[in-house]
Amino acid sequence: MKSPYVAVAPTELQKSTEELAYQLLNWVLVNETADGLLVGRIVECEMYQGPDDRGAHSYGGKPTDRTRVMYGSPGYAYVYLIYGMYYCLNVVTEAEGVPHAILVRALEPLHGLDTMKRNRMLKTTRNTAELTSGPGKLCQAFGIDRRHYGHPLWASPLYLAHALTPWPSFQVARGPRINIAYAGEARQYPWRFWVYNNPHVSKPTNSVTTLEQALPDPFWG
DNA sequence: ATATAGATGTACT
DNA sequence: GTACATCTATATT
Repeated sequence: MKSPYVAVAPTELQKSTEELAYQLLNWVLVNETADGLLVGRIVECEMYQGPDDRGAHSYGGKPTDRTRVMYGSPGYAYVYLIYGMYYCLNVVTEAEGVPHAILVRALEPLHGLDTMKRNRMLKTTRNTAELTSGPGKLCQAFGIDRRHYGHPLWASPLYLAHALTPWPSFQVARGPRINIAYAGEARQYPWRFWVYNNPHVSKPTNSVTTLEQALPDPFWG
């Protein structure tokens, strides 16, 4: 499948978890499927930093069948099943042995909206803002499931890529992560990042800890 | 607008 | 057995 998008280089995925979380908001997610090219701008993500982060699946530091990929090299997909029905996509970060990852929580759909709608099978048809405004929604829209577990996210068919042109300047909001009530102190860490005022964010009204101007993607010079 | 229940498979954080 | 990095359908302000 032909795609005008330039996949990121593996070396671009070797930044620290925090740097990469910021960087993701400059990038897009691409899936080259049999039903066409699916593309969305990443507008929301959360970082999980085991083994000390009580919110992380890697809390405690003991690899399991599910979490093993988090302990490997950066840039691979950690995909897991949640509530028996939905998948969530993470980008593994940091060197081997450091089980960090970034959960991709929302996208702004750019190409392949018709396929996304079909994949989502909504009874009540609503606006496109609901196509990929959540970690389970975006995986369903993009056809991401356990087959993508361990997939290198710089390679076809599923990869991170640079935008075709730089985004207009935007602000990055940071705040507490969603739905980790069990995580004790860690629940308040401002480890959620999103494009401020973007309509495709999953929980736009959640509290903002900091707001700052986005750094441009170094890719554009 | 907000609130609630229910679906469903896997890990036990 | 229980909790889960979720979402939808239905019901009520």
